[in-house]
Amino acid sequence: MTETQAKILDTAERLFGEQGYAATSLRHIIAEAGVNLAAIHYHFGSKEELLDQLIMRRAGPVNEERLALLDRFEAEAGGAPVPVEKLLRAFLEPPILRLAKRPDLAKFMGRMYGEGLMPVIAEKHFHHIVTRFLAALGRALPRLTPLELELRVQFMLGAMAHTLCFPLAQSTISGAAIPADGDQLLRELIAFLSGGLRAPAMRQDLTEEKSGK
Amino acid sequence: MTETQAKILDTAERLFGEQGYAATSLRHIIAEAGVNLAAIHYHFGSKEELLDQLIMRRAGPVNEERLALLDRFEAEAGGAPVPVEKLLRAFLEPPILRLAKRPDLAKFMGRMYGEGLMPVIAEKHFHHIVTRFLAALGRALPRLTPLELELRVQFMLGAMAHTLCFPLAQSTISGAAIPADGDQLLRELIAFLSGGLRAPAMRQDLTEEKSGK
DNA sequence: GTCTATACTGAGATAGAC
DNA sequence: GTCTATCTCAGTATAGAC
Repeated sequence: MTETQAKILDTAERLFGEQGYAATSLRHIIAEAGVNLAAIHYHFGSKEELLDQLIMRRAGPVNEERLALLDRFEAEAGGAPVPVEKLLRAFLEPPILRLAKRPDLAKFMGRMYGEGLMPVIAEKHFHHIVTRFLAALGRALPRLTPLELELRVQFMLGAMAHTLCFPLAQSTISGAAIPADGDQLLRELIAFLSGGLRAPAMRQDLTEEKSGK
Repeated sequence: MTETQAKILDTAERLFGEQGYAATSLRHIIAEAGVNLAAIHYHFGSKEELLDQLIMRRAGPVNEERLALLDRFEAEAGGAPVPVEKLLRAFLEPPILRLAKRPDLAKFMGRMYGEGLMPVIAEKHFHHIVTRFLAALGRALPRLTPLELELRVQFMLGAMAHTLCFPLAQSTISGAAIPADGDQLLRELIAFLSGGLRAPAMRQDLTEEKSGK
């Protein structure tokens, strides 16, 4: 990697975090990085591919650690299903502990989420991880139908994405600051999600006890 | 409201849903609506304020119905806390049943969420609703500390936002279509969220049963 | 192989005529 | 109220210098 590439990546990551992706022009990046406009397109092809490179160098180690934890827990279980709490920990601990120590990266992620770039990022960089955990969760929760499992994993991903990108930086409800304590957040998230994933299916109709409508 | 304003709003809502907010130029809107470019800025001020008007005319009735349901449940409870499931239903039923019947609006919301416009939209149009439900949930879940409650409501909002805007339109994991059955989705979401909200707090350290790190 | 200078297309916004 | 013409700035593409 040339010095020009490194300067572009570092400057872009900082400016995207500070101002957002859409609000940061390539001209602003090259001005602060001290490089030429066309250098971005020469090295990265486009603004979007530049973002991809940024995500990859941060998400890669996270996903490797997730799979390593999952491998370890599956080895320890020796063929039996890995408990839900351990699966959640393998999935959540690597990103949460990293982001708790790097508020700037949490803000960067929050910006990307807030600008709606997470879905496409997730598809590119996290889909294979989710697929692997979905299978493990299916073994841990055999009483759920495939549809119920898929829905609940969707709920889980929504809660996680929202949490990883936002509350670490700021609360969006009461305005009171949520302490950026990674360990506590991890415990709370695992408690909530395991409660939700294990909840009995509510297969009866809701309208039974209604007073009419 | 003039005919010009109505044509702009209807065309913009359709095009934003079909192509996304950022990808839809004002020039495209005025071409399909048969009005002049400057008319948008005259009537709405900017592209962003045009979006605000679109959100307001859809979110207004939803929020009114949420508060009406909450009022009814609180009256039925007669001073006692409203059960979590009923609070979740009051919060979730109005948007879910509407979006299940209007896939085009679900796609519009999904686009807005996917482009990261939901946080700013939520702050403007939904904050007072969340505050009211947060208080009611606090009464229903007295064993949670204020911080635990706030965190869990954040998890809930993440799961809900992700769900309302996405699975109604398409699955993002396995590729298998998730049936756009509003009643079933509502039941599953309430089951998951009530399980999560009621889950016992996990206040001990996670590392106890680790095999070392 | 790297990088610079410059031009191209299309976006949102605005001033002023009607 | 509405429209024409124009402004500024964005991302992108290319030609050519080192």
